[in-house]
Amino acid sequence: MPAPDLYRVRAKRGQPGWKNTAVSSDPGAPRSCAAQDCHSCEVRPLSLCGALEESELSRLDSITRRHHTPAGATLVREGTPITFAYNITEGAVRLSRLLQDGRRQVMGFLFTGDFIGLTRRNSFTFSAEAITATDSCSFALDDLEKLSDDNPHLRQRLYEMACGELDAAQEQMLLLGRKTAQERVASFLLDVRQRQLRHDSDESCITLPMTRGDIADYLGLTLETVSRSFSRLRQEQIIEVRETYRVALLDFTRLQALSGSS
Amino acid sequence: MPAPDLYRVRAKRGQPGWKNTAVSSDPGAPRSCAAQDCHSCEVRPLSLCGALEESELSRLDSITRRHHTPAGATLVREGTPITFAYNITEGAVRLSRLLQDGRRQVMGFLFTGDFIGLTRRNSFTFSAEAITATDSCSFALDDLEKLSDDNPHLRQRLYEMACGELDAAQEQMLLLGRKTAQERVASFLLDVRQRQLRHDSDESCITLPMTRGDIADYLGLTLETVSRSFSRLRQEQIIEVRETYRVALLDFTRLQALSGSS
DNA sequence: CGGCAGTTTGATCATGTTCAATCACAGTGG
DNA sequence: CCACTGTGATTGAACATGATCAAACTGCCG
Repeated sequence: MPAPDLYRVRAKRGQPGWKNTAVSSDPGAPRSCAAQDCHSCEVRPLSLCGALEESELSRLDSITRRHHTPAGATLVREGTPITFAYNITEGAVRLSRLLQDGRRQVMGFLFTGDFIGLTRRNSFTFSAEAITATDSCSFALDDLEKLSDDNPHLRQRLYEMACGELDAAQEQMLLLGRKTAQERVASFLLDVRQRQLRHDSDESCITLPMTRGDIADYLGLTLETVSRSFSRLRQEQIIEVRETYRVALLDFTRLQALSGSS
Repeated sequence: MPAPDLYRVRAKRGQPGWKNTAVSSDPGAPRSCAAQDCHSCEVRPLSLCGALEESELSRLDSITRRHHTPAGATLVREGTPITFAYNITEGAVRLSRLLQDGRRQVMGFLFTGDFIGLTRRNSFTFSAEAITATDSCSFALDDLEKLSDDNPHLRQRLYEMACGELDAAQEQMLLLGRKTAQERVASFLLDVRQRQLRHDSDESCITLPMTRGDIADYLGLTLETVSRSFSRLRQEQIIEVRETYRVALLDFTRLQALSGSS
């Protein structure tokens, strides 16, 4: 049984065609800067702040480093030891994992507020790459550990985040194991909408900063199949592809029916 | 686009062919008994005890109820409100989820020490059914919440369990999204071995209490494809099927190569 | 022995992959 | 201004993996 030639990644794009963000000059490692020095990115790690008293926030600030990662650059690389956790404060990130022969599984997409570091492993099992220009906060795991030893609410918050991720992962297992291509794409669109409703106002129009190939590797399909599914949904007036990266959900009810979810 | 007729569950077995346990008379709801009354099942919820001081163990005992569930019976039913968490102390349990048309995804198999209840949802998204006769402990979520408010180590333990589950779920997403049938089966056998090494002594012989159909629904395949994969592995002298539910891993190296994992 | 539940094996079929050509759009330079 | 290029998206045709349909087999229990 030789390893099959399926799903081979055909083109590694450093810079996806996402143009309405200021394009950075060097897509290298994330630029880091001490919290007190960084005037361009002052957003706090929202998903952790909620768990802390006002008096503890300064302590969180003191262990926080802020980063800016240009589109296409890598935040963390698969296989490297985990010393920091990350919190995305702005932008879109792709978590992906490679098989030796190049097959890729995208484990998820992160947006504002999402967290990297909920794991028991001591090396990253996935790479995290910026899809758009991304701002993030990082914390040394040791520091975060000490802080959450003193703050039950922070530990509680981390626990809740892990459980939430677990719920999402199980939803994805159902999708990958038992849904058809059409159902996967419909579920994906509804899921993205659900997540963007939290932050954005626009009811029916969603933003897809990732490429069709990224979506395919997330849904366990090929980019051709994803494209064909989009086309079918377009033909049936269920969605409208305004720009490649902007999709309007016209017929919400039928989309839900197509998604196969209860 | 009518829902396709793929993957339809053909036979719902109440009682899988697992005979070397005492067969219970009534495969109904789990029989529960207060901790102090139950002489037949005195095992403690191992995965939680480790996090508690000796002095707190009695408090854990006081909120613990013990259950015995005969093979084929249901511990928790998909869609019911979550009021209890469960810890398996003996036996094997299948977590599964249904799509409206009967397609089934098995989310995982639980053995001694495994835990149910790491979720943020307030209804179960899956059913838990006993594959073999099963002993379990349950705790009211309120009680567990109170107990872990006072015990940082318990909350830490719950967090670690959630992160561990998350790592496993991501591994499964890679399997379901990008591995071939042969790779899925090989990965599954290696995974079961890994888990059974913790408790059992036998190095190379693993126990598969679940049916081929269960395995298929766990791996996103059909039972026929699973059976064919087993047959191929047998022909190539990589495994030996001693009984249907007992498999020896003869050529560990080649099995690992076939699993596609790095 | 027959019946039942689960497994194995074979033949045919379909979904989604692979290979390949074309399209769309933006950036670049003559 | 317009060819030229590059990246990603779309569409078509042929193909393959795994699903479906069907039959035979195994072990167990009454």
